[in-house]
Amino acid sequence: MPADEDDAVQPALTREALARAALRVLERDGLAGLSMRKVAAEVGVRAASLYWHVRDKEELLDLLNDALMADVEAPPRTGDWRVQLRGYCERYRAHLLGRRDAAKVVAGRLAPGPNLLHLMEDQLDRLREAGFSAADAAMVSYLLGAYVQGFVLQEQSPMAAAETTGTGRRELADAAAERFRALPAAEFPNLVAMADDLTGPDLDTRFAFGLERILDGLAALLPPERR
Amino acid sequence: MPADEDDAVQPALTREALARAALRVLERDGLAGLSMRKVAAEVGVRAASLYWHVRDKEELLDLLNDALMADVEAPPRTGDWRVQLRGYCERYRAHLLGRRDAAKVVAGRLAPGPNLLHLMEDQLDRLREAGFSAADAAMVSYLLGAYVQGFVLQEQSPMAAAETTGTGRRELADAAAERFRALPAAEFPNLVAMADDLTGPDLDTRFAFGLERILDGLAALLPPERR
DNA sequence: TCCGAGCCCCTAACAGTGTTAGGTGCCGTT
DNA sequence: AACGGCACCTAACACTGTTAGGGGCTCGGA
Repeated sequence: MPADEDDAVQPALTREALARAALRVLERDGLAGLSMRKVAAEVGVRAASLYWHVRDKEELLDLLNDALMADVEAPPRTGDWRVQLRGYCERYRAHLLGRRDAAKVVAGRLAPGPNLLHLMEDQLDRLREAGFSAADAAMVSYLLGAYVQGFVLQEQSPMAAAETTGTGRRELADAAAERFRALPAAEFPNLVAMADDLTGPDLDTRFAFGLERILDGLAALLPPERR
Repeated sequence: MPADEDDAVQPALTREALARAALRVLERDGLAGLSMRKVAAEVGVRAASLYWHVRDKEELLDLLNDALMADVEAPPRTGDWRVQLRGYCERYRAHLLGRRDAAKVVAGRLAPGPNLLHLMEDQLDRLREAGFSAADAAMVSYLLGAYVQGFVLQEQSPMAAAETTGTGRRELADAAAERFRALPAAEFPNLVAMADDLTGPDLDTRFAFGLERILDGLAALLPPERR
Protein backbone atom coordinates (compact mmCIF):
# COMPACT_ATOMS: atom_id res chain seq x y z
CA MET A 1 0.00 0.00 0.00
CA PRO A 2 1.51 3.33 -1.01
CA ALA A 3 1.70 5.46 2.06
CA ASP A 4 2.18 8.88 0.59
CA GLU A 5 2.28 10.51 -2.78
CA ASP A 6 5.04 12.79 -1.55
CA ASP A 7 7.42 9.87 -1.52
CA ALA A 8 8.35 10.47 -5.13
CA VAL A 9 8.98 14.15 -4.59
CA GLN A 10 10.43 13.95 -1.10
CA PRO A 11 11.98 10.51 -0.56
CA ALA A 12 13.98 11.53 2.48
CA LEU A 13 12.15 11.41 5.78
CA THR A 14 12.91 14.85 7.14
CA ARG A 15 11.38 16.76 10.00
CA GLU A 16 9.54 18.89 7.47
CA ALA A 17 8.03 15.80 5.85
CA LEU A 18 6.97 14.68 9.31
CA ALA A 19 5.30 18.01 9.92
CA ARG A 20 3.40 17.78 6.66
CA ALA A 21 2.30 14.25 7.44
CA ALA A 22 1.09 15.36 10.86
CA LEU A 23 -0.83 18.14 9.14
CA ARG A 24 -2.63 15.63 6.94
CA VAL A 25 -3.49 13.40 9.89
CA LEU A 26 -4.76 16.44 11.78
CA GLU A 27 -7.00 17.42 8.89
CA ARG A 28 -8.35 13.89 8.61
CA ASP A 29 -8.73 12.77 12.25
CA GLY A 30 -8.54 15.92 14.34
CA LEU A 31 -6.19 16.61 17.22
CA ALA A 32 -7.61 13.87 19.41
CA GLY A 33 -7.05 11.35 16.64
CA LEU A 34 -3.48 12.38 15.96
CA SER A 35 -1.22 9.60 17.20
CA MET A 36 2.40 8.77 16.61
CA ARG A 37 1.40 5.54 14.93
CA LYS A 38 -0.85 7.30 12.45
CA VAL A 39 1.73 9.92 11.57
CA ALA A 40 4.27 7.16 11.12
CA ALA A 41 1.92 5.24 8.84
CA GLU A 42 1.37 8.42 6.86
CA VAL A 43 5.05 8.52 5.98
CA GLY A 44 5.26 4.75 5.53
CA VAL A 45 7.13 3.88 8.69
CA ARG A 46 6.46 2.38 12.14
CA ALA A 47 5.87 4.51 15.19
CA ALA A 48 9.17 3.93 16.95
CA SER A 49 11.09 5.29 13.99
CA LEU A 50 9.71 8.75 14.59
CA TYR A 51 11.80 9.00 17.72
CA TRP A 52 14.89 9.14 15.59
CA HIS A 53 13.76 12.48 14.18
CA VAL A 54 11.84 13.83 17.14
CA ARG A 55 12.32 13.62 20.88
CA ASP A 56 8.69 13.70 21.90
CA LYS A 57 5.17 13.89 20.64
CA GLU A 58 5.42 17.38 22.09
CA GLU A 59 8.23 18.20 19.70
CA LEU A 60 6.21 16.85 16.81
CA LEU A 61 3.40 19.15 17.87
CA ASP A 62 5.84 22.05 17.82
CA LEU A 63 6.67 21.14 14.24
CA LEU A 64 3.00 20.84 13.45
CA ASN A 65 2.43 24.21 15.05
CA ASP A 66 4.88 25.85 12.71
CA ALA A 67 3.54 23.99 9.71
CA LEU A 68 0.13 25.36 10.60
CA MET A 69 1.57 28.87 10.40
CA ALA A 70 3.05 28.30 6.99
CA ASP A 71 0.82 30.13 4.53
CA VAL A 72 -0.89 32.84 6.54
CA GLU A 73 -0.99 35.55 3.94
CA ALA A 74 -0.12 39.03 5.11
CA PRO A 75 -2.45 41.82 4.01
CA PRO A 76 -1.26 44.18 1.26
CA ARG A 77 0.97 46.94 2.53
CA THR A 78 -1.40 49.69 1.50
CA GLY A 79 -3.80 51.89 3.41
CA ASP A 80 -3.36 53.24 6.92
CA TRP A 81 -2.28 51.21 9.93
CA ARG A 82 -5.87 50.48 10.84
CA VAL A 83 -6.80 48.64 7.69
CA GLN A 84 -3.50 46.78 7.72
CA LEU A 85 -3.89 45.65 11.30
CA ARG A 86 -7.50 44.70 10.71
CA GLY A 87 -6.45 42.74 7.65
CA TYR A 88 -3.84 40.93 9.69
CA CYS A 89 -6.27 39.82 12.36
CA GLU A 90 -8.99 38.84 9.89
CA ARG A 91 -6.62 36.76 7.82
CA TYR A 92 -5.08 35.14 10.86
CA ARG A 93 -8.51 34.20 12.12
CA ALA A 94 -9.63 32.90 8.73
CA HIS A 95 -6.46 30.88 8.45
CA LEU A 96 -6.94 29.21 11.82
CA LEU A 97 -10.61 28.59 11.15
CA GLY A 98 -9.73 26.93 7.88
CA ARG A 99 -7.58 24.19 9.40
CA ARG A 100 -9.20 21.69 11.67
CA ASP A 101 -8.40 22.08 15.38
CA ALA A 102 -5.75 24.66 14.50
CA ALA A 103 -6.57 26.85 17.48
CA LYS A 104 -6.18 23.97 19.91
CA VAL A 105 -2.80 23.08 18.47
CA VAL A 106 -1.54 26.64 18.55
CA ALA A 107 -3.05 27.49 21.93
CA GLY A 108 -0.52 27.93 24.65
CA ARG A 109 2.39 26.65 22.65
CA LEU A 110 5.54 28.55 23.39
CA ALA A 111 8.60 28.31 21.11
CA PRO A 112 7.41 30.15 18.01
CA GLY A 113 8.62 28.50 14.81
CA PRO A 114 10.24 30.31 11.90
CA ASN A 115 6.95 30.89 10.14
CA LEU A 116 5.44 32.64 13.12
CA LEU A 117 8.62 34.64 13.59
CA HIS A 118 8.30 35.99 10.07
CA LEU A 119 4.75 37.03 10.77
CA MET A 120 5.76 38.80 13.96
CA GLU A 121 8.60 40.54 12.21
CA ASP A 122 6.34 41.86 9.49
CA GLN A 123 3.66 42.92 11.93
CA LEU A 124 6.09 44.74 14.19
CA ASP A 125 7.55 46.51 11.21
CA ARG A 126 4.18 47.90 10.23
CA LEU A 127 3.41 48.90 13.79
CA ARG A 128 6.65 50.85 14.01
CA GLU A 129 5.95 52.49 10.69
CA ALA A 130 2.50 53.46 11.92
CA GLY A 131 4.15 55.43 14.68
CA PHE A 132 3.93 53.11 17.68
CA SER A 133 6.89 53.09 20.00
CA ALA A 134 8.95 49.93 20.25
CA ALA A 135 7.52 49.15 23.67
CA ASP A 136 3.95 49.80 22.52
CA ALA A 137 4.37 47.79 19.33
CA ALA A 138 5.52 44.75 21.29
CA MET A 139 2.53 45.04 23.60
CA VAL A 140 0.10 45.55 20.76
CA SER A 141 1.34 42.46 18.98
CA TYR A 142 0.83 40.46 22.14
CA LEU A 143 -2.63 41.90 22.70
CA LEU A 144 -3.84 41.14 19.20
CA GLY A 145 -2.46 37.61 19.36
CA ALA A 146 -4.24 36.93 22.63
CA TYR A 147 -7.54 38.26 21.29
CA VAL A 148 -7.72 36.37 18.04
CA GLN A 149 -6.38 33.14 19.49
CA GLY A 150 -8.82 33.36 22.36
CA PHE A 151 -11.67 34.15 20.04
CA VAL A 152 -10.97 31.40 17.54
CA LEU A 153 -10.47 28.89 20.31
CA GLN A 154 -13.97 29.62 21.54
CA GLU A 155 -15.59 29.53 18.13
CA GLN A 156 -13.79 26.50 16.74
CA SER A 157 -14.94 24.06 19.41
CA PRO A 158 -18.61 24.38 18.46
CA MET A 159 -17.54 23.93 14.85
CA ALA A 160 -15.99 20.60 15.76
CA ALA A 161 -19.08 19.65 17.74
CA ALA A 162 -21.31 20.58 14.84
CA GLU A 163 -19.21 18.42 12.55
CA THR A 164 -19.39 15.33 14.69
CA THR A 165 -23.06 15.67 15.61
CA GLY A 166 -24.10 16.75 12.15
CA THR A 167 -26.12 19.75 13.35
CA GLY A 168 -25.65 23.09 11.63
CA ARG A 169 -24.29 26.23 13.25
CA ARG A 170 -27.64 28.02 13.08
CA GLU A 171 -29.38 25.19 14.93
CA LEU A 172 -26.63 25.16 17.51
CA ALA A 173 -26.99 28.87 18.18
CA ASP A 174 -30.76 28.50 18.40
CA ALA A 175 -30.36 25.72 20.93
CA ALA A 176 -28.05 27.92 22.98
CA ALA A 177 -30.61 30.73 22.91
CA GLU A 178 -33.26 28.30 24.02
CA ARG A 179 -31.12 27.24 26.96
CA PHE A 180 -30.70 30.86 28.02
CA ARG A 181 -34.42 31.48 27.77
CA ALA A 182 -35.19 28.39 29.83
CA LEU A 183 -33.15 29.70 32.80
CA PRO A 184 -35.04 30.79 35.94
CA ALA A 185 -35.89 34.42 35.25
CA ALA A 186 -35.66 35.43 38.88
CA GLU A 187 -32.04 34.29 39.14
CA PHE A 188 -30.87 35.24 35.64
CA PRO A 189 -32.98 38.17 34.47
CA ASN A 190 -30.36 39.52 32.08
CA LEU A 191 -29.44 36.20 30.50
CA VAL A 192 -33.10 35.44 29.87
CA ALA A 193 -33.86 38.87 28.47
CA MET A 194 -30.71 39.06 26.37
CA ALA A 195 -30.78 35.50 25.05
CA ASP A 196 -31.09 36.72 21.48
CA ASP A 197 -28.36 39.31 21.86
CA LEU A 198 -26.04 36.70 23.32
CA THR A 199 -26.52 34.08 20.64
CA GLY A 200 -27.91 35.99 17.69
CA PRO A 201 -25.06 37.86 16.00
CA ASP A 202 -22.92 35.53 13.96
CA LEU A 203 -19.30 35.09 14.87
CA ASP A 204 -17.97 37.23 12.04
CA THR A 205 -19.71 40.32 13.33
CA ARG A 206 -18.80 39.46 16.91
CA PHE A 207 -15.17 39.18 15.95
CA ALA A 208 -15.30 42.43 13.98
CA PHE A 209 -16.94 44.20 16.91
CA GLY A 210 -14.21 43.27 19.34
CA LEU A 211 -11.53 44.03 16.83
CA GLU A 212 -12.84 47.53 16.15
CA ARG A 213 -13.01 48.26 19.87
CA ILE A 214 -9.39 47.24 20.22
CA LEU A 215 -8.33 49.30 17.24
CA ASP A 216 -10.17 52.27 18.72
CA GLY A 217 -8.23 51.80 21.90
CA LEU A 218 -4.94 51.56 20.03
CA ALA A 219 -5.60 54.77 18.15
CA ALA A 220 -5.46 56.66 21.42
CA LEU A 221 -1.81 55.66 21.74
CA LEU A 222 -0.82 57.58 18.64
CA PRO A 223 -0.28 61.32 18.33
CA PRO A 224 -3.51 62.85 16.98
CA GLU A 225 -2.15 63.57 13.52
CA ARG A 226 -1.32 59.90 12.90
CA ARG A 227 -4.61 58.37 13.97
CA MET B 1 -6.30 2.79 52.73
CA PRO B 2 -8.36 5.92 53.35
CA ALA B 3 -9.03 7.50 50.00
CA ASP B 4 -10.35 10.87 50.94
CA GLU B 5 -10.98 12.90 54.03
CA ASP B 6 -14.20 14.19 52.49
CA ASP B 7 -15.74 10.79 52.97
CA ALA B 8 -16.88 11.67 56.44
CA VAL B 9 -18.47 14.92 55.37
CA GLN B 10 -19.77 13.83 51.99
CA PRO B 11 -20.34 10.07 52.02
CA ALA B 12 -22.51 10.01 48.90
CA LEU B 13 -20.71 9.87 45.59
CA THR B 14 -22.40 12.69 43.76
CA ARG B 15 -21.43 14.47 40.60
CA GLU B 16 -20.31 17.41 42.71
CA ALA B 17 -18.02 15.17 44.73
CA LEU B 18 -16.62 13.85 41.46
CA ALA B 19 -15.94 17.38 40.29
CA ARG B 20 -14.12 18.22 43.50
CA ALA B 21 -12.05 15.06 43.23
CA ALA B 22 -11.14 15.93 39.65
CA LEU B 23 -10.11 19.36 40.86
CA ARG B 24 -7.74 17.83 43.39
CA VAL B 25 -6.21 15.52 40.79
CA LEU B 26 -5.81 18.45 38.43
CA GLU B 27 -4.01 20.45 41.06
CA ARG B 28 -1.72 17.53 41.84
CA ASP B 29 -0.97 16.02 38.42
CA GLY B 30 -2.01 18.62 35.86
CA LEU B 31 -4.41 18.17 32.98
CA ALA B 32 -2.22 15.64 31.19
CA GLY B 33 -2.11 13.50 34.33
CA LEU B 34 -5.83 13.60 34.94
CA SER B 35 -7.18 10.13 34.21
CA MET B 36 -10.43 8.42 35.02
CA ARG B 37 -8.57 5.90 37.15
CA LYS B 38 -6.97 8.61 39.26
CA VAL B 39 -10.21 10.50 39.79
CA ALA B 40 -11.85 7.23 40.75
CA ALA B 41 -9.09 6.44 43.22
CA GLU B 42 -9.49 9.92 44.68
CA VAL B 43 -13.09 9.13 45.63
CA GLY B 44 -12.22 5.58 46.71
CA VAL B 45 -13.69 3.72 43.77
CA ARG B 46 -12.58 1.93 40.58
CA ALA B 47 -12.58 3.64 37.21
CA ALA B 48 -15.54 1.87 35.64
CA SER B 49 -17.82 3.08 38.40
CA LEU B 50 -17.47 6.66 37.24
CA TYR B 51 -19.48 5.81 34.15
CA TRP B 52 -22.52 5.40 36.28
CA HIS B 53 -22.43 9.11 37.16
CA VAL B 54 -20.91 10.45 33.98
CA ARG B 55 -21.25 9.51 30.32
CA ASP B 56 -17.76 10.46 29.22
CA LYS B 57 -14.49 11.83 30.34
CA GLU B 58 -15.67 14.85 28.37
CA GLU B 59 -18.65 15.21 30.67
CA LEU B 60 -16.38 14.95 33.69
CA LEU B 61 -14.31 17.75 32.21
CA ASP B 62 -17.47 19.83 31.88
CA LEU B 63 -18.07 19.28 35.58
CA LEU B 64 -14.48 20.15 36.31
CA ASN B 65 -14.85 23.27 34.19
CA ASP B 66 -17.70 24.49 36.32
CA ALA B 67 -15.95 23.56 39.54
CA LEU B 68 -13.04 25.70 38.36
CA MET B 69 -15.42 28.63 38.05
CA ALA B 70 -16.73 28.19 41.55
CA ASP B 71 -15.18 30.94 43.64
CA VAL B 72 -14.25 33.69 41.22
CA GLU B 73 -14.97 36.67 43.34
CA ALA B 74 -16.75 39.55 41.68
CA PRO B 75 -15.33 43.02 42.28
CA PRO B 76 -17.19 45.34 44.65
CA ARG B 77 -20.09 47.15 43.03
CA THR B 78 -18.60 50.58 43.56
CA GLY B 79 -16.87 53.02 41.27
CA ASP B 80 -17.58 53.66 37.61
CA TRP B 81 -17.99 50.95 34.99
CA ARG B 82 -14.32 51.11 34.11
CA VAL B 83 -12.98 50.12 37.50
CA GLN B 84 -15.63 47.43 37.83
CA LEU B 85 -14.86 45.91 34.45
CA ARG B 86 -11.15 46.12 35.10
CA GLY B 87 -11.68 44.44 38.45
CA TYR B 88 -13.62 41.67 36.77
CA CYS B 89 -10.92 40.89 34.27
CA GLU B 90 -8.10 41.11 36.77
CA ARG B 91 -9.83 38.80 39.20
CA TYR B 92 -10.79 36.36 36.50
CA ARG B 93 -7.21 36.24 35.30
CA ALA B 94 -5.85 35.84 38.80
CA HIS B 95 -8.33 33.08 39.48
CA LEU B 96 -7.32 31.11 36.38
CA LEU B 97 -3.63 31.66 37.06
CA GLY B 98 -4.09 30.36 40.57
CA ARG B 99 -5.35 26.91 39.51
CA ARG B 100 -3.05 24.66 37.62
CA ASP B 101 -3.87 24.25 33.91
CA ALA B 102 -7.14 26.08 34.45
CA ALA B 103 -6.91 27.92 31.15
CA LYS B 104 -6.44 24.71 29.20
CA VAL B 105 -9.46 23.14 30.85
CA VAL B 106 -11.67 26.14 30.28
CA ALA B 107 -10.40 26.85 26.77
CA GLY B 108 -12.88 26.08 24.06
CA ARG B 109 -15.35 24.39 26.33
CA LEU B 110 -18.90 25.20 25.36
CA ALA B 111 -21.80 24.48 27.72
CA PRO B 112 -21.23 27.04 30.49
CA GLY B 113 -22.00 25.63 33.92
CA PRO B 114 -24.11 27.35 36.55
CA ASN B 115 -21.16 29.08 38.13
CA LEU B 116 -20.13 30.72 34.87
CA LEU B 117 -23.74 31.64 34.18
CA HIS B 118 -23.89 33.55 37.44
CA LEU B 119 -20.76 35.44 36.51
CA MET B 120 -22.14 36.34 33.10
CA GLU B 121 -25.40 37.46 34.64
CA ASP B 122 -23.65 39.76 37.05
CA GLN B 123 -21.32 41.15 34.43
CA LEU B 124 -24.13 41.82 31.97
CA ASP B 125 -26.08 43.56 34.67
CA ARG B 126 -23.27 45.98 35.35
CA LEU B 127 -22.74 46.60 31.66
CA ARG B 128 -26.39 47.48 31.22
CA GLU B 129 -26.23 49.76 34.23
CA ALA B 130 -23.17 51.46 32.78
CA GLY B 131 -25.24 52.42 29.76
CA PHE B 132 -24.31 49.81 27.18
CA SER B 133 -27.12 48.61 24.95
CA ALA B 134 -28.19 44.99 25.24
CA ALA B 135 -26.52 44.14 21.95
CA ASP B 136 -23.32 45.93 22.92
CA ALA B 137 -23.22 44.41 26.39
CA ALA B 138 -23.41 40.90 24.95
CA MET B 139 -20.58 41.64 22.55
CA VAL B 140 -18.44 43.24 25.23
CA SER B 141 -18.82 40.25 27.49
CA TYR B 142 -17.69 38.00 24.67
CA LEU B 143 -14.77 40.25 23.82
CA LEU B 144 -13.46 40.41 27.35
CA GLY B 145 -13.81 36.66 27.77
CA ALA B 146 -11.83 36.00 24.61
CA TYR B 147 -9.08 38.39 25.65
CA VAL B 148 -8.44 37.16 29.14
CA GLN B 149 -8.79 33.50 28.25
CA GLY B 150 -6.46 33.94 25.30
CA PHE B 151 -3.98 35.85 27.41
CA VAL B 152 -3.94 33.44 30.32
CA LEU B 153 -3.66 30.50 27.98
CA GLN B 154 -0.47 31.97 26.58
CA GLU B 155 1.02 32.86 29.92
CA GLN B 156 0.10 29.72 31.80
CA SER B 157 1.96 27.32 29.53
CA PRO B 158 5.37 28.79 30.35
CA MET B 159 4.37 28.61 34.00
CA ALA B 160 3.85 24.88 33.64
CA ALA B 161 7.13 24.55 31.76
CA ALA B 162 8.93 26.51 34.44
CA GLU B 163 7.46 24.22 37.06
CA THR B 164 8.55 21.01 35.42
CA THR B 165 12.00 22.20 34.38
CA GLY B 166 12.63 24.04 37.61
CA THR B 167 13.76 27.27 35.95
CA GLY B 168 12.34 30.56 37.15
CA ARG B 169 10.19 32.90 35.12
CA ARG B 170 12.87 35.56 34.92
CA GLU B 171 15.38 33.09 33.49
CA LEU B 172 12.81 31.90 31.01
CA ALA B 173 12.15 35.41 29.77
CA ASP B 174 15.87 36.07 29.53
CA ALA B 175 16.33 32.94 27.47
CA ALA B 176 13.55 34.06 25.15
CA ALA B 177 15.20 37.46 24.73
CA GLU B 178 18.46 35.72 23.94
CA ARG B 179 16.75 33.65 21.25
CA PHE B 180 15.39 36.80 19.65
CA ARG B 181 18.77 38.48 19.71
CA ALA B 182 20.42 35.44 18.13
CA LEU B 183 18.18 35.65 15.07
CA PRO B 184 19.76 36.73 11.76
CA ALA B 185 19.54 40.51 11.85
CA ALA B 186 19.10 40.84 8.09
CA GLU B 187 15.97 38.70 8.11
CA PHE B 188 14.49 39.80 11.44
CA PRO B 189 15.68 43.34 12.11
CA ASN B 190 12.74 44.28 14.31
CA LEU B 191 12.74 41.12 16.40
CA VAL B 192 16.44 41.52 17.07
CA ALA B 193 16.18 45.20 17.89
CA MET B 194 13.07 44.82 20.01
CA ALA B 195 14.08 41.69 21.87
CA ASP B 196 13.96 43.48 25.21
CA ASP B 197 10.62 45.11 24.49
CA LEU B 198 9.16 41.76 23.49
CA THR B 199 10.31 39.83 26.54
CA GLY B 200 11.03 42.49 29.11
CA PRO B 201 7.75 43.73 30.56
CA ASP B 202 6.29 41.25 32.98
CA LEU B 203 2.96 39.67 32.23
CA ASP B 204 1.02 41.75 34.72
CA THR B 205 1.86 44.98 32.93
CA ARG B 206 1.31 43.36 29.55
CA PHE B 207 -2.13 42.23 30.62
CA ALA B 208 -2.95 45.64 32.04
CA PHE B 209 -1.81 47.33 28.85
CA GLY B 210 -4.12 45.30 26.64
CA LEU B 211 -6.97 45.67 29.07
CA GLU B 212 -6.68 49.46 29.18
CA ARG B 213 -6.66 49.61 25.37
CA ILE B 214 -9.84 47.57 25.27
CA LEU B 215 -11.50 49.70 27.92
CA ASP B 216 -10.52 52.80 25.96
CA GLY B 217 -12.20 51.31 22.93
CA LEU B 218 -15.31 50.46 24.89
CA ALA B 219 -15.62 53.98 26.24
CA ALA B 220 -16.22 55.22 22.71
CA LEU B 221 -19.44 53.21 22.64
CA LEU B 222 -20.98 55.24 25.44
CA PRO B 223 -22.55 58.67 25.18
CA PRO B 224 -19.91 61.23 26.22
CA GLU B 225 -21.47 62.06 29.56
CA ARG B 226 -21.29 58.46 30.75
CA ARG B 227 -17.69 57.76 29.87
C1' DT C 1 -41.83 -12.99 54.07
C1' DC C 2 -40.35 -13.35 49.59
C1' DC C 3 -39.52 -11.20 45.16
C1' DG C 4 -38.27 -8.24 41.81
C1' DA C 5 -36.37 -3.46 40.59
C1' DG C 6 -33.16 -0.32 40.52
C1' DC C 7 -29.06 1.65 42.21
C1' DC C 8 -24.15 1.50 42.63
C1' DC C 9 -20.21 -0.64 42.54
C1' DC C 10 -17.12 -4.54 40.95
C1' DT C 11 -13.76 -7.57 37.77
C1' DA C 12 -12.08 -8.42 33.31
C1' DA C 13 -11.11 -7.27 29.12
C1' DC C 14 -10.41 -4.61 24.63
C1' DA C 15 -8.18 -1.62 21.58
C1' DG C 16 -5.29 1.98 21.43
C1' DT C 17 -1.75 5.34 23.46
C1' DG C 18 3.40 7.28 24.15
C1' DT C 19 7.81 5.56 24.77
C1' DT C 20 12.07 2.65 25.34
C1' DA C 21 15.45 -1.23 24.63
C1' DG C 22 17.79 -3.66 21.69
C1' DG C 23 18.56 -5.58 17.07
C1' DT C 24 19.46 -5.29 11.86
C1' DG C 25 20.80 -3.90 7.41
C1' DC C 26 22.85 -0.55 4.51
C1' DC C 27 26.14 3.02 3.12
C1' DG C 28 30.35 5.69 2.98
C1' DT C 29 34.89 5.99 4.86
C1' DT C 30 39.28 4.36 6.19
C1' DA D 1 37.67 -5.82 4.39
C1' DA D 2 36.32 -3.87 8.60
C1' DC D 3 34.03 -0.26 10.87
C1' DG D 4 30.77 3.38 12.47
C1' DG D 5 26.67 5.55 12.40
C1' DC D 6 22.40 6.39 10.28
C1' DA D 7 17.64 5.00 9.90
C1' DC D 8 14.73 1.78 10.36
C1' DC D 9 12.70 -2.54 12.69
C1' DT D 10 10.25 -5.81 16.43
C1' DA D 11 8.73 -6.40 21.02
C1' DA D 12 7.43 -4.90 25.00
C1' DC D 13 6.00 -1.77 28.98
C1' DA D 14 2.78 0.85 31.49
C1' DC D 15 -1.08 3.37 30.88
C1' DT D 16 -5.33 5.28 28.70
C1' DG D 17 -10.82 5.53 27.89
C1' DT D 18 -14.53 2.54 27.63
C1' DT D 19 -17.73 -1.56 27.64
C1' DA D 20 -19.83 -6.06 29.03
C1' DG D 21 -21.54 -8.49 32.41
C1' DG D 22 -22.06 -9.65 37.30
C1' DG D 23 -23.11 -9.08 42.27
C1' DG D 24 -24.63 -7.35 46.34
C1' DC D 25 -27.68 -3.79 48.65
C1' DT D 26 -31.92 -1.52 49.74
C1' DC D 27 -36.47 -0.50 48.81
C1' DG D 28 -41.63 -1.16 47.61
C1' DG D 29 -45.28 -4.31 46.62
C1' DA D 30 -47.63 -8.82 46.84
